[in-house]
Amino acid sequence: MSINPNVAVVASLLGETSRSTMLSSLMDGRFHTASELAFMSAITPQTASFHLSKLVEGNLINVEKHGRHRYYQLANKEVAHLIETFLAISPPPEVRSLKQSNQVKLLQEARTCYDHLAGKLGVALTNSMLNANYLKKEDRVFIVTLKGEQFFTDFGIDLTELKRKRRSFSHACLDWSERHYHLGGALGNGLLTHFFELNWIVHVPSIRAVKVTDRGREGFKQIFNINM
Amino acid sequence: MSINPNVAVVASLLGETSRSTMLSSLMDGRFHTASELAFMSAITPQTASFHLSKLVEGNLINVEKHGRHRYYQLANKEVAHLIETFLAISPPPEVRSLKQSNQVKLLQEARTCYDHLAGKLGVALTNSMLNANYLKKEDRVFIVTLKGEQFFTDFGIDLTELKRKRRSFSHACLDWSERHYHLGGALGNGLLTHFFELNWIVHVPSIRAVKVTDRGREGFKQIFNINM
DNA sequence: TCTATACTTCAACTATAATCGAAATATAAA
DNA sequence: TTTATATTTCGATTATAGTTGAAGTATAGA
Repeated sequence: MSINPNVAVVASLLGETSRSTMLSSLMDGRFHTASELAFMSAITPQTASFHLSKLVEGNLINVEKHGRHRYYQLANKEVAHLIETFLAISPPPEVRSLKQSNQVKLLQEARTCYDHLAGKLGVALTNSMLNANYLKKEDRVFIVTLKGEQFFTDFGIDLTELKRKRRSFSHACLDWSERHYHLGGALGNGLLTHFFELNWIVHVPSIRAVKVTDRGREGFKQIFNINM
Repeated sequence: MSINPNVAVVASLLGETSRSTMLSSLMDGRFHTASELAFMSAITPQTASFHLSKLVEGNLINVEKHGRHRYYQLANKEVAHLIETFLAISPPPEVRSLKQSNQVKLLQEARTCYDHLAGKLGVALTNSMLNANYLKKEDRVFIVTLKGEQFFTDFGIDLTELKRKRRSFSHACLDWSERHYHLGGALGNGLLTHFFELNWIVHVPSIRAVKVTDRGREGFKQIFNINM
């Protein structure tokens, strides 16, 4: 006689290692095919198919058919937020192989969290903008100061455009590896997109880590006073 | 080879109906004994004991021994936040009995969410304070205006005392029944406590609903312009 | 048309988690 | 000390979810 909305239904979808690994893989905000997801969670395509259909049925992910491929994506940012909440509370994974420990290091260094920047780089960037008085932290959001408005505009980011989007503008997202807040929301996404455009960062294949390019190293130093 | 902190470990604890029911019951922020929790989730004491020890081991709840009773409590507000995030995303429960549907109605009307007010009353209260310009919503937090500071002080709430507490001061908490934000954090807790002190609301036994007293009906009308 | 690839469906197997009766422990009260 | 209550531990049962091999469907390309 559960009185509450059925928490267990959704939680049991996340409570299985293969499925949670797939969802974590989708946290980079990009599309992935069924076979990619099967490989990442080390199960056969049959098993992946079984799990993916459960996740679709539970409205945690979406599918798009393109030819013989099926592209999967997180259903919405509520789901991403739910998973990130978990990451902040869950025990760290046991490290088994050298490769894995390197991947963990890469992810800790810099990664995407749904659609904005996280990891050491994400936190350093956020702190840098706080120090420079571009942002002010107010509980669970960051407020853009007057100085900040000038800065973002100069840096090539259209704030009015971002504010029009029907989503959180600048919320503080808790970082599971750094245990610090970093900038999320439309503004966080705007910055991430701009860093890709400027070629300051590139994707690391198969995991959601990003790598800082030489140009990026220079840029982050000059504009944000961050030494990589 | 999961690279991320192990989401599945925590999620699988929540992914079982008896356990999630217990955790939902603990969302009223109060202590409950093992037998109470067993009764609420309609399982035998043996089974409850089994589940509770798993939840303690997983750091989702705490125990305190007092005589032959064991008092359980949510471990921290991160756990409460996680569960509320779930409630916002999970499908609504199937209604089976008249009693249950009445309980759902009571919960929708007014309930505690961890340690602050939620449900229709919680949302109405928050909206009232927004309309009166005591609060201003900024993304995921509420900011207390100058007018608001005056109001809260006059109403008998010590803001400086609340701000000293090492917790979020006034975050916006998404309401699963109303699908609207209501006031949480230390300020939300301060208000709830004060309503109890003023005898405006009383606990409804065995569920986390609260009932508005006659005095409360008058008070909410006069001070917050809310008709119950 | 034929072949390779991406993915799903079906059926069978296996492992494991939830459940509860019975018995044990621990405390409170009489 | 005895009795009642709260809770845990143990052992056995049952149900179910995850897994994969085999076979089928759908699409792309030669």
